[in-house]
Amino acid sequence: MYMRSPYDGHLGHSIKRLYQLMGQYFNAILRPYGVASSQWYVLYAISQSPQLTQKELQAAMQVESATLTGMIDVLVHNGWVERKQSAADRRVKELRFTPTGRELWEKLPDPIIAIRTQMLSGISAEDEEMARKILDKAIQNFESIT
Amino acid sequence: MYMRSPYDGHLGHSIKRLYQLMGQYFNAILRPYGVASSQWYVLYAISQSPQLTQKELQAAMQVESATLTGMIDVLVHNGWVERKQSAADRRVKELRFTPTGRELWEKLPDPIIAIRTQMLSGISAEDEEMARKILDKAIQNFESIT
DNA sequence: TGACAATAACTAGGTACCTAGCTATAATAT
DNA sequence: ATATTATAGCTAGGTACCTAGTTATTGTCA
Repeated sequence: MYMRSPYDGHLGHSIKRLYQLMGQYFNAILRPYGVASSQWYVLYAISQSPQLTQKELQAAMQVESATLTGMIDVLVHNGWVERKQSAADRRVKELRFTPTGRELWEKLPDPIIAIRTQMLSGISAEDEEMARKILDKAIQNFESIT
Repeated sequence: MYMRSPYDGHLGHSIKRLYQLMGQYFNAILRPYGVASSQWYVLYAISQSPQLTQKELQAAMQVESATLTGMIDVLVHNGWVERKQSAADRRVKELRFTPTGRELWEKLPDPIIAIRTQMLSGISAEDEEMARKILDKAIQNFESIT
């Protein structure tokens, strides 16, 4: 009864599956804190850069502005992040922790370390590097279309 | 102004980015036909296996049953697919093309071929195989948790 | 300076996934 | 024969993305 997926045995199939599993693992780690994976990214970015603008965040996360709007809405609604109009350019919104948000951030585990430990076990640094180079070539093949 | 993502330089970062780009390319190919990427998978699976059940589809696509329910709802609503209770086991639903659905399917391009051509240009079959093996090891590392 | 282009963020609507918990049916095990 | 367990699919609600088009502001240049 097993049916082959059309991607089976192709690189794209493995990419898709691994992406899916990474996301699930990432979320499982953060679930006890009520934080979702992309929310973690945003909090991380804010922790790295005070007065972060949505434009900067968009460049860092490589998503569309519309995607960020909704994500940040949730963080604001949860009382973790403050969205403030920039004084210098009134189109721009700056993002900052609220006190609650900073407190939360300081309690959170680093899911990146956990995920790497889990997924790279039995894979050498050389193998990781090799795979990464091949994937980055594929990424370039797409990005060069624009 | 460039900010490093915490994933930068790690395999997970490349996986995520490539997954994103693959999906966008896949959808761009099918957009003229009004078909989305996962809808294409379902149509493909039906074309391969008459009287396909949702359970079988779930195994092939490796998603939760709840995910399929909604996807198939759309296909049924578009008039491409028929969902019929199985005579043998009344819990089971079987999926089939409607005449319109079959007609559509026969007109669709194969996005898998297109996507492979685009993303694998300049990557040898050996490199693809190597990368795939490493990723599949990572996939196993996650799947073995269960 | 006043029209026009560029930019930052937003709304609307859609896809593709998830978890948690439900219903209906079938299989099994006393 | 009945009680339990397992299975197939569903609902509800949430995250993480997208495209297309809008609004408000800023920058440019004729």
